[in-house]
Amino acid sequence: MTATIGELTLDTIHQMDVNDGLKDLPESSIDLIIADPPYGINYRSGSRKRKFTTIRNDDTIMADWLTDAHRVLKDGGALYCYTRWDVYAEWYNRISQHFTIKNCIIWHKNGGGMGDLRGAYSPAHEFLIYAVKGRHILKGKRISDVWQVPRDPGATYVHPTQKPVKLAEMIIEKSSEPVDIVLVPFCGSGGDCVAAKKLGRRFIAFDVEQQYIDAANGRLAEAA
Amino acid sequence: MTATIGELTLDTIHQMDVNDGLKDLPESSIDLIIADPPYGINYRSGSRKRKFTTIRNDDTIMADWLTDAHRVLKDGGALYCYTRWDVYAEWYNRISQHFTIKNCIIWHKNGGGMGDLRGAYSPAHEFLIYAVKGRHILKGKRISDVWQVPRDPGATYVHPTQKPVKLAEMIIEKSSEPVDIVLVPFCGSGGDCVAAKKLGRRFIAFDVEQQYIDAANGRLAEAA
DNA sequence: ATGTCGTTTGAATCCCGCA
DNA sequence: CTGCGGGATTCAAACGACA
Repeated sequence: MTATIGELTLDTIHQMDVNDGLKDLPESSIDLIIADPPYGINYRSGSRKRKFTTIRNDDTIMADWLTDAHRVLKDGGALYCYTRWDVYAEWYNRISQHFTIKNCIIWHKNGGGMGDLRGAYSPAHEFLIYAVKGRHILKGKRISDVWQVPRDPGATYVHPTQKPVKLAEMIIEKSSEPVDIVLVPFCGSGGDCVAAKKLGRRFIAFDVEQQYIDAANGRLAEAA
Repeated sequence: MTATIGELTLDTIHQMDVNDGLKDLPESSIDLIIADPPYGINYRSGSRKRKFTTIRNDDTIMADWLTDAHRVLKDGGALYCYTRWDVYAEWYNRISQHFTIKNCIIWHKNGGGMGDLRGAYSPAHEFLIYAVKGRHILKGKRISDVWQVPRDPGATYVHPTQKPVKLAEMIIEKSSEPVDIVLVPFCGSGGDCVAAKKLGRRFIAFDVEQQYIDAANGRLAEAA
């Protein structure tokens, strides 16, 4: 027998658009949401050998899902949403329409990025907006809002904007308990699901691209 | 003989409102601007022993000065403006109306802050928006957009929101050359002026509070 | 120099009383 | 009931004193 919420099986990556997927989830059924949406900047992997195609739905800020995300999240639950300094203003405004934003966590990654080599500083961070519905208490001892976590080695990337599993582990440990249900609206490389599995949480994930779902399922199988 | 630009003497902290002060400066007369405006958050110095009064003009986002700041800055000059994650969206939008924003630098400070001790992460960073007029080239070797610099020890504070001189030194070295003129619209503790003086730049600074001007002049004299 | 322990502090936020 | 204002509070990192 497989556990489900609404119509959807748990611990599964569903090949669905977020907006459709969220419609199938009941109100207040989710403990934690970890979202790594398309940043809305038409991202193209900058590496020489164009390993990936352009990300779908990445030309405009896509934030409709936030309404349903708020609905399905339990009172006292948390939302973590990755973003970047140049689109932060948009995301900040949209998220704060539904949630209470508590922190902007800095993911301080090692190494540098490319970009304008002479007229800009080397990009070494991304943002992680931490927001809550009602009152959410963080577990364990108090930690700072700057997280130094190295990137995954480039060769191991299965997705162009892959985040380290370590980040997802930190989020899950601070903001959920075992057996809690973690919603992953944009599954991508599946790192959030891997972390949930490792830490004994259940998850429900969505992605539209079958190739990434396959890659993520591969990583989940390895983590078993 | 004292050097001046417009009606104002150089290497001096003028007891003036920024908007009035900037009116006295000619177009394209400034090489670099370092701004630490009131964030618009009604900050009350949170320490036990209320050493400082509240900050003037901190009840609203005050951004009129940006228009004149753009006018007085040379083409190819840079603006650095401190802000914080919860008002960043406002400042980002206003600055980008006049300048091209190139980076959001993270000042990663040591220690933590107070705040919501159980429901939020410990605040350990502030933002520094780096923006340009035209094409600005950073000097020296490429560095990252995360700057780890310890705070000044609290006991040495002469202003409630004092920034380390080290930060100003980094800004000045990356974005100006000797003898260049640095504009400091909100002088505060005078750290930016001290850095300019140490590095052989000239400066022109404004502040409305005579007590902070006196304190800043004290620090300048020490740095001599 | 290295280690332990006690003290201090932070661009807070919560929460209560009062208007 | 909402809005404002001031006091109380809390933790980990940094610092200083001392062994």
